Amino acid sequence: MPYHLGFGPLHRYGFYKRYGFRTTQARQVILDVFYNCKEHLSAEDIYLKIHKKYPGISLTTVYRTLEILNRLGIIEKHDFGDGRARYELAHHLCKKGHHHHLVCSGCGKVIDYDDLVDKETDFIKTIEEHLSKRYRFKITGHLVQFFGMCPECSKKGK
Amino acid sequence: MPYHLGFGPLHRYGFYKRYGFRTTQARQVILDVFYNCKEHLSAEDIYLKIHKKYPGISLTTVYRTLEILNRLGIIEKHDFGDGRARYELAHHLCKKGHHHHLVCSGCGKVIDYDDLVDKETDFIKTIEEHLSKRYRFKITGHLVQFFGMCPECSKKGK
DNA sequence: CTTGATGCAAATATTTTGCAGAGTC
DNA sequence: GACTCTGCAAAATATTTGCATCAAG
Repeated sequence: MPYHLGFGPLHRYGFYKRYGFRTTQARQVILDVFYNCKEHLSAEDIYLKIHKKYPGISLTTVYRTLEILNRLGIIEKHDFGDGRARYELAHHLCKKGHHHHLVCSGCGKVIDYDDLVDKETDFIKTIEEHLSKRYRFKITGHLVQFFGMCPECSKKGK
Repeated sequence: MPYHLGFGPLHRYGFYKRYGFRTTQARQVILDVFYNCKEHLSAEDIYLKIHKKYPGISLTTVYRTLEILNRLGIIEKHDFGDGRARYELAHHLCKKGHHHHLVCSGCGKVIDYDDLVDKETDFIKTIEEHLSKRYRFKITGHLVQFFGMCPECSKKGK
């Protein structure tokens, strides 16, 4: 089977067509950023990352694409309290696997921790089951963040 | 002991002076709102709530007061994903006690749940201890939210 | 009377939208 | 060729700031 028809990175764009969106260059490039980056990116981060190579892609398009990817569950939108939304590949697509966030209030640094995954998974499952029964919610997601001061910021007494 | 000198609601304003802020009418009124309200209020909500009775208090002052109260740990700032910050009395001052949030993605409704408190507290404590050791963070807080669709929105297929 | 608090207007910052032209299928 | 996607400019929204004035201590 020719390489370009095989399974691999190329297939990631299939999401767009499958849900009735057209597969444009901008949308491919933006999705690639997520597959090639482990950080939590804001809309502007993404715009700046691709702007040198693709000056034709505007910030507006970045926002519109992020909206689509978020609604399709391909990326997750986070708020770390710095006034701008940040995005990363959804955990089911992400090599990093399921993790939560530890945010430094001093410098804004975010650590993806996946320690005690079993305990976390168990906790989430138990609570989700309980809440969905008790309040008859169809639970679609959760957010667990811890925040505090990283060693560097603690020293500086920020 | 005369009532007005006894322990009670009057003492809540002591926070301001104790931390070097002046106790102004605006600051008293805004803090009262939190003691008299169980909802999660945005800056504008608060402004509108007090505006009829105190038309002299501006939205700017509301923002500035919220900043102070938040930094003193008297109120907690939350983001429920609707683009504006929302505030409520900190859990140690709040009759409602420690609770987390269940947010409906359809209509934005927020349920304060305090079911399974013991399990939650235990979970938080374990993770906090682990993270503070492993990453040498001084943990100051956490955020646990579940989101999904409430029964009404599920029906409407929003 | 000194210093901090406030209102107003204007600035910022992020995200959204209208519309005409370009690109995908 | 139909209909979607895009860039640009402008709007919308939330929050912050400069500054002259006012008020608490």
